[in-house]
Amino acid sequence: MTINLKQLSKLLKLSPTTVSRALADYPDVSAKTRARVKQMAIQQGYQPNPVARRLQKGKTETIGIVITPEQNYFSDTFFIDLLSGISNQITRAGYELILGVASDEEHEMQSMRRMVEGKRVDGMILTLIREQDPRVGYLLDRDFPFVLYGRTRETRPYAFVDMDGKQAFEKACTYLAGLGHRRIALLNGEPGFMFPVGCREGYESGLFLSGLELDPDLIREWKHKDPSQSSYRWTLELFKNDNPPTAILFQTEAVNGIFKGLDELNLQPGKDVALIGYDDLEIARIHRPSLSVLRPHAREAGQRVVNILLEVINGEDPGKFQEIHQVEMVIRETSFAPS
Amino acid sequence: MTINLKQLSKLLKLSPTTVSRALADYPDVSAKTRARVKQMAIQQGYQPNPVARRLQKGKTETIGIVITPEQNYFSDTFFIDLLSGISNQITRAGYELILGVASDEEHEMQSMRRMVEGKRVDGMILTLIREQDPRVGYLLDRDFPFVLYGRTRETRPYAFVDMDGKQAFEKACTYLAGLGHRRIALLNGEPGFMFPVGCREGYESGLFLSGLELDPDLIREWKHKDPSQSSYRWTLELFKNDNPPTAILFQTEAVNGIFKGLDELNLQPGKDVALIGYDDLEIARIHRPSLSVLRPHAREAGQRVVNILLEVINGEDPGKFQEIHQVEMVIRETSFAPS
DNA sequence: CACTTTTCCCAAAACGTTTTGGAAAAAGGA
DNA sequence: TCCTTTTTCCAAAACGTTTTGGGAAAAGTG
Repeated sequence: MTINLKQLSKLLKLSPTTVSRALADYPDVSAKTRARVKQMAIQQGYQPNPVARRLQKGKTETIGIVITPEQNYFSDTFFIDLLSGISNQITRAGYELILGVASDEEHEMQSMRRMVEGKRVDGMILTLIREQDPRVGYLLDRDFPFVLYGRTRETRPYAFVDMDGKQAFEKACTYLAGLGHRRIALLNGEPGFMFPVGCREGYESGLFLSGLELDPDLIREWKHKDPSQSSYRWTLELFKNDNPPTAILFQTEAVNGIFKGLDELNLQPGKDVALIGYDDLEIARIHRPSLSVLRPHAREAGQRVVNILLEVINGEDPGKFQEIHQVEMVIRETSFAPS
Repeated sequence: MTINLKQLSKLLKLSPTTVSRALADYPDVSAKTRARVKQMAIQQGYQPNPVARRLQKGKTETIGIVITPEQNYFSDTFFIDLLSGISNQITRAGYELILGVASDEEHEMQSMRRMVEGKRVDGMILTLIREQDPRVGYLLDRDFPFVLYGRTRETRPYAFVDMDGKQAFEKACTYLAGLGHRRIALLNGEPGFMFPVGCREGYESGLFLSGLELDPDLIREWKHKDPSQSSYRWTLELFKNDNPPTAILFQTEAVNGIFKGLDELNLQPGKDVALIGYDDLEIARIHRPSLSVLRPHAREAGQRVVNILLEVINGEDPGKFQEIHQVEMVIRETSFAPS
């Protein structure tokens, strides 16, 4: 049913060489035959066999990504938006996205090694980056193309696209302080991962810029495996304070636990406690009062990640590509001025 | 760095043929040389180039899946569990999973056609099946291997793995009736998709088995694009009834809207209204009172889908593979006996 | 020993492209 | 006209495997 190059060239009474070159717009085939070839190719529905092309070109035209279920990042639109941007751009380039799903950290590495050492991909995309991330060292060691969505602690240059968590949390913090909040808490993501580091920096810097003291009692960290439970417990904890917070900054993933905790304490979000979450998940829009959020543009970031990766695969210097994207602040109902 | 077959065979002073056959355990190579070859292969870290093998074998060793963001199925553990089972089994078979992300129905078809007609995959996995699903007709027409996670209206035989939504909802319904509920509502998924059809059948059959009348006023349908909003509105609607329900069956995706609606009506889940959701999402375990649910075993289903697809790719008759998996009922706090 | 069978190995072809390195034909220049 | 340049095409090689179809050596058989 599907025709191949040899058959097509026979049909055209031309050599496979010429047909191939005509389709690839080489200048050494006359405009007339090029047109004839292209027309016939369309008419016959010819598409070059990607496997054969890959073998000849020595490229897999494939990009790999490994996700983990613990990656509660999956929770809502955020990750699927990122993935959507990635997939889109990959398709546009004629590439393929292959997906690995790993149950834990070890398995994650294993899945990546299979892709890399098995010559199954030309480049890797990494997400949910840890402060010390063995994947990065591994890929740098063998000079294999990759791009991070996020950052890590690594002195050698590498390509990344990251959200400016620091600026986002700074912005949110100064905003709340500007409204009159003096006791602002941070319910941060799990230590070990890189993203919470920036969040904390932004939080501290926001306090400083607003002339507020840092109170370690107002900083807590929830766990990835169990965002809701741990954030629930920490919320209760926060309000045992003699001088409890009037506002909380956090990652929206943890919102269910916070709501539950506040409910139990008979505190109303947006009335007794101001809230700003990072990530504009569906729940943020749905909930009443609606949740003010920091909104990363995940789709755009995904597209950039791919474009950069393609350049790195093409031999460009990864160190040239280090992008930090701004995060939008969306003010809704949970960020109020205290009376 | 990575060695290929020719180099390996040179190292061993054997022909590439023999090395290839030794590694593939052909009987026409002596045990001694086979051992020698395998040892050297391991020592040198030899892995056959998958692209070359695919070309020769005429197989892509690749399976495709296309997801859509509207697929709120993504919401939580459910879809990632399914994907995890799929990915696992695919890796075990030495295959690859390629992922497409499509923004709408048209784009979804386009993404699939690219995979199929572009000879990029050996088989497709389909999820989120519609009652009339053009993808199924398309694949059947060109005799391309595929397996559905779900079912559709199609007379020609095809392979599928489906959850027994009917039995699940019947079970939940009779359970609630057994507790003494007489007014049981169904907040069902969007029409057009196949899954809600089974849910409704099970609901009706459950009512019948319990000797309850079917009241069309107690059936409502929420929208995929916006599960929370629409279910919120329908919840309010349901209780405008002169004779309001004391229990609701629904897909857990819609739970946020329901909670919100009940809250607004000053009705307590698990006290004034019994709830059983389909899908054991995180929120179901976290929420107080915890949500009784119907729990599909998505991971196992994903594994079965792949195993079946591999058989179909291998030429087995798809009609032989039609599996309906049982769904577990997990009783927690929201299913109570009315006073 | 002569013949047959079994064991063990390999050269060559094939998978479907793209690229390399010409070569024939046409056009241009004197 | 003859030589050079440009245009247009193509045969062959290459990518790295697996499979096909033997064939030589070793082992068995009488």
